[in-house]
This record gives sequence, structure tokens and C-alpha cells, in this order.
Amino acid sequence: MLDINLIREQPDRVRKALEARQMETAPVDSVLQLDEQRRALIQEVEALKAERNAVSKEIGRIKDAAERQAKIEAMRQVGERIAQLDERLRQTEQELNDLLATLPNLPDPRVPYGKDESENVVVRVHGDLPAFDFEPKPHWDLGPALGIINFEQGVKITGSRFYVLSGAGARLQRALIAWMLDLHIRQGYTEKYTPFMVKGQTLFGAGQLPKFTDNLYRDHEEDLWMVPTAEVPLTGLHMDDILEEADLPLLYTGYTPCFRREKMSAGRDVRGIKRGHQFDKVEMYIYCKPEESEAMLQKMVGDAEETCRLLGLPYRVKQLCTGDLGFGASITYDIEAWAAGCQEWLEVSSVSNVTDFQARRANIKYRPAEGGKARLVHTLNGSGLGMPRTLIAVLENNQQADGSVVVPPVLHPWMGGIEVIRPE
RNA sequence: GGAGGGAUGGCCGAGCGGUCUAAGGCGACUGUCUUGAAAACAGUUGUGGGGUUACACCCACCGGGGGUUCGAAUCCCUCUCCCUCCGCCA
Repeated sequence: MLDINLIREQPDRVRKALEARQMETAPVDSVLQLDEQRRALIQEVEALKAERNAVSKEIGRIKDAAERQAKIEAMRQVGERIAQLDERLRQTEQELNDLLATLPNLPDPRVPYGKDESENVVVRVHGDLPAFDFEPKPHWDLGPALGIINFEQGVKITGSRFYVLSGAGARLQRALIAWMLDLHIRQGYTEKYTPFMVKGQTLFGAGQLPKFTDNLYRDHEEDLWMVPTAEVPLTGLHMDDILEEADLPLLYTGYTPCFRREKMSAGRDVRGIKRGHQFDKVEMYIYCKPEESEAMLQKMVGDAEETCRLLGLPYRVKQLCTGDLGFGASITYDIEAWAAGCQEWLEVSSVSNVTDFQARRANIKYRPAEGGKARLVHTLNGSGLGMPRTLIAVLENNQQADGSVVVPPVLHPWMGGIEVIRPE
């Protein structure tokens, strides 16, 4: 959510931001109008309330029955007027808030202008693409041949875009998750195990509702929603909190499965396990002071890159342009790992500085050490590496001519002695 | 799932229709005193909104929402959460 004061004082800045995101600017004018209407109503209704409070207090002291009755009658009328105005104010505020909730964060000035994902900028590339003296297979051939990915069973028990991992494949994914959590702990994050279902207010705070309602799964009779990313519960942990400056920054990491309807992307990436309705992810999340969020962004990008390097995955870092920037992000770096089989750079991580956008929605503040008013924190989030895609890259890049896959050494402690995955 | 009890400021806790502008205590902060500290004494001590150049001032908030009333922390309805007991259960 954007600061209403900012929109009021610098509407052109907000309009430019929306234009850069390839969005309409009309909502800004509606916001300004509703804001003005709101303040006019507040002044009118609060003057009446002040009068009613004062007179009601008098009534308690008045002895004369006739005078008392006259005042009560007068205040009854004032009360009716207040009720009318309060209702109009309530409607105006709701309209205003509903509209504000749909406005995205302002892009950082350094974010390159671009109309869509085709104009994202590669900022660096790390590692050489693996060379093969045979034709490397995509994971949708490699996995079933090894007996570690089963598409048919996933479809049988649930439907399209679901799959089952088996044996060493399931274990490899679990190893990746466990290893990543341990790595992030060494990088300074505190592990959190959170609920995988949250209430609507939590999703609103994280910026998922109301905009992404169609992409979420929910319980049909209760206000419980399956998390689309650990970012949601990790944002919710400090909803309505006032943190102490001395406790900042707070660095968290958490593993959750992620559930997404992906209705909008039906038909995209249907081959293999790259895009499903359920996937696992280890997330990094930071709450910090505004002045340190840029440094935290650099740290988090570095931590995600380290994950790729330790796994031996060639990767590139892309800066998203204004047209591709996510709803809550002010600046985002994507990390894409090379997958040799499908010959594709796969987005395995996305690291964003959300500035005060979620903090305002979720009401997360901190008290400066020297005292004074609580200020909004900044929040950042990034994937430690998203699961099926990291698994794809590991499998495809480490395959050998005989169809076996060499397990990256860092994962050995979790593999129970399996250093090479061979057909079963 | 059933029965009962509860939710008040940073914390404890009183208040159950009109000086509540929420008692009292604890904690914290400031000042006086002191070489310093403690003690004592005095004062300050929430959030959000409106308003103002800045003050002043005003409004709202006693778990959430709704209602009754001239007036609600206080009465009514409802929801959520916590506690106790019963049932069921991984």
C-alpha cells in the first residue's frame, strides 16, 4: 500500500510510476477525489460529535426537567445526522481503501524502464555452461527413465500439473531443502516453521489479496487459504507489531510448500515439472530499517547466488524492468539457473526490496532507539531457490551418457550414501 | 463437537450507564537531591485520524464487528482468541 500523503503531495510521481509499470493512471485521480471527500466528511462529523459529547455531559448535570428534555431532543437529532454522515464516511473510506489496495509499489528510480519481461536486463553471468559429448536429455525424459519422476501417478491422484517424486528423486529434493535451510542459517537467518494455511488478513498484509484472489486455493467454508509462498506467513509473523530498533534487522528463513492455481497461465510451460500447482520452496525474509534495506537487498541476492555456486549451477542475474516488476516490489533481481536438458534459463529465485509496501498493509513498525514515533519497517523477500526448478537444473546439468545423475557433493550428507542416481 | 469462565494502557489490576479527561500498583523516562548510584520527592509515560506554518484544539480506540441510549469500558447481539472440564482423535 502506498502512503496516502505521498499520493496527495506528489500525485505526478505516482502517475509516472504507474505508467512505467504499463498501468492506467486514472485511479490516482479517483484517490485524490475520495481523499478530499473523506476529509470534508471527517471535519463535518467530528464537529457534531464534539458538540454531542459536550452537551451530553451537560445533560448529566441539568436539574430542570424541561431544559433537560429539550437538550435530549436536540441531541437526538444531532445523533441522527451523525449516523448519516458516519455511514457516508464509512463508504467513502472503504472505496478509498479498496482503491489504494490495488495500487502497486513505486519502482526504485534505478529500475530500468521496460514494457515487459523481454526488456529485463542481465546484470551478470556466473559459471560456464556444462559441455556434453552426448545429447543431454530434458528432465521429462531423464526423470521417468531413472524412475524418480512419475507424471502419470500425479495426474491419477490429483490432476494435470501434478507429479510424484520417487526414491532417490524424492530424497534429492529433500536434501536440497534441508541443505538450503542449513546454508541460510549459516548466512545469518533464523529458521521458521510456519502454518501452510493463513487467514485472509495475512494475505492482504503480504499484498496477495485482493489482487491475486484467482491464483489462490482456499477452504470453501472457512477463511483459510493455502500459502502461495512462505513470504506470506513470514510477513504475517510481525503483523501489528512494533519492533525494537535493537532487534533489527530480523532475518528469517522458512520452508513451505507453495500452492498456486495458475489459472492465468494455463497452457504455459506444460511440459515437465517446471510449473505446477504445488511446489516446495525455501524462502529468505528480512525486516529492517529503511536506511539498511538496500544493503539487505545486496546481501540477499548474494546469499541466493551462493546457493547456486555451491550447487555448481551456472546462473545469471537479471534485473527486472518496470513493466515486469511484481506488485509489491520496488526493485527485483531474478536468478536464473541454466538447465542443460531443456536448454533454458530457469527462474530459480526472485529477490525483492518491498520497502514499506507490506509494512504499511500489515502494520509493522519499529521504535527508534532514541524514542519517538514508531516508523514503518522495510521488508525484503527472496527464494533461497525454488524447488522443482532447482531440482531440474541439478538433474539435467549433472547427467551422464548412461542416463545416471551425479549428486552435487554438498548434498551427500542427506543422500544416505547415494552419490550417483542410477536407473532402478 | 458439548458445558462453563475470561479478554481493560508497556505489564499487573480496579471500574459494570453521566467529573472515566480509565483508579491504584509495577516498569520506563525526565527533573530535584547526591561525588556517583540507590532511596525519596515531583513530573512525564499509548495508537490512529482531523486540524495548525507550528502550537492550540477536536475525533476515535477498554479483543473484533453490530445494536440500545442524549450519553457505553459499563447493557444487548454476534464473532475471534485464551483458560478449565467432557467427548473424539494423528
